[in-house]
Amino acid sequence: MASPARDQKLETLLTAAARVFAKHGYHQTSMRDLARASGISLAGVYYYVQSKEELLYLIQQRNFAAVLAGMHAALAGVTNPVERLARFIDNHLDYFATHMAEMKVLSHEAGALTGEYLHRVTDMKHEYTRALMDILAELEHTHGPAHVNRRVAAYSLFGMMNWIYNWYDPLGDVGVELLSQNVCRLFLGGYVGLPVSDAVLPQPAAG
Amino acid sequence: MASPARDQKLETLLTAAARVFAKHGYHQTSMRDLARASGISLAGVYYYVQSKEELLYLIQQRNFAAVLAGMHAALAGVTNPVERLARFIDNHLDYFATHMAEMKVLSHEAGALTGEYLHRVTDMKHEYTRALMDILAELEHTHGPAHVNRRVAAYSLFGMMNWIYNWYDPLGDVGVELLSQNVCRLFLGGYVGLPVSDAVLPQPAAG
DNA sequence: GTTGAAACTGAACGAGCGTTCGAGAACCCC
DNA sequence: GGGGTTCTCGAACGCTCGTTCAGTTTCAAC
Repeated sequence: MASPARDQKLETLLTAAARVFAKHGYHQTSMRDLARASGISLAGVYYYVQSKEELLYLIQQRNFAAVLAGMHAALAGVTNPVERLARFIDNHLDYFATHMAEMKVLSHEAGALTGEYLHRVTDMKHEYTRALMDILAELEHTHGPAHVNRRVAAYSLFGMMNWIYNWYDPLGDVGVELLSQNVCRLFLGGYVGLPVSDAVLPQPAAG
Repeated sequence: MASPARDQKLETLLTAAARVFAKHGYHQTSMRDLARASGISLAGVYYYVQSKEELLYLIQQRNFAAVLAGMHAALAGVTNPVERLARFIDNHLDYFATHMAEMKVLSHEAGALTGEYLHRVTDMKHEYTRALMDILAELEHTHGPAHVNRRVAAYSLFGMMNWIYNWYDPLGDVGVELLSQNVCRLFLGGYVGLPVSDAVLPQPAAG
């Protein structure tokens, strides 16, 4: 039921689907479009996936799980709150920049899931938000009171990071390292008034 | 062809449509849904509007025009770059918070327009982006070199501000003034390292 | 009370949608 | 090479979609 060959073909399907969803939107995309894009017949798609919504769920679930795993790896053993935040941001933006289509689908089609699918993805989002809020709390503890409401700060940071699918081109003249460094400075400078030197930022792709 | 009565009924239709679009998404919403929500028959909707896409365009165009007009009014006569930026942010968030449904449609359904409709809205966005970039340039001139790439900074700010439809509740315990002040501090602190005191921020609803 | 434009509507059209089904093709182990 | 599982697909089903159209109602002006 779950052979390696099957897994690989499902992966191909998910990648193609993410690309089309990202370009035209989930509801605008038909199963016939996905069949064409993945080289499988329309009915064949249903051998790998139970429904269109499950396809969307799998894209969101797998990529969010990867972001979460990357975050845990990047934070492991790091105790300095500033560096923890820098690694959190770096992991997020790095994954985003290397999986633009999938992450656009995750950010933009959040409201398209329903029922149990929605529930599971929402749970992951809560875990992720909680992780950031905890880092912010540590940060306040070591660097004095914040200049800004913690919740506003957290969602502002998510806004900065998740909005990039609207403008960022990974192949353009702004590299991922610069982007990550800039977002980190922007946030830290405003949140705890920290003038961030290069030294404090993590080595690129540290996790 | 354009009586006051007709104008008012169109306004009602647009308001109802924005509410439904914001809740369920543009493509997910049928013209039958809109007819039901606005109390007009399905065919009657087409007396006021040529197509579903024109309906979306009118919502986006009218509200973006209002944001632009508010911005010009808020900036008129203000020369201090810090205050200009503060007023820019305040105008944006104030309008967003008081027109959540319309602004969610503007932010989230940007990719649903095509052809000439898309072109016109895109032009307005360019004008708006240009206005922010100009303020940032002034800011660098008066407050020294920026800590962050200007383009990254501009889109990060838009990200912070436009993401709020994903989490912000205008009726919750975070008021618009606090939100606006917080975003302003967050951005200015990181962009030019300015510890923003309350005094420098504009009076609420100054424009 | 008649007229004509404006406002509105029930019913239908053709097209495309997500999904299903039965049957055939390909593959592997004996 | 026979048998069973895995994989693939053309064709169709029922449904909903955006839009149209011929017609009716509303109503102010004469």
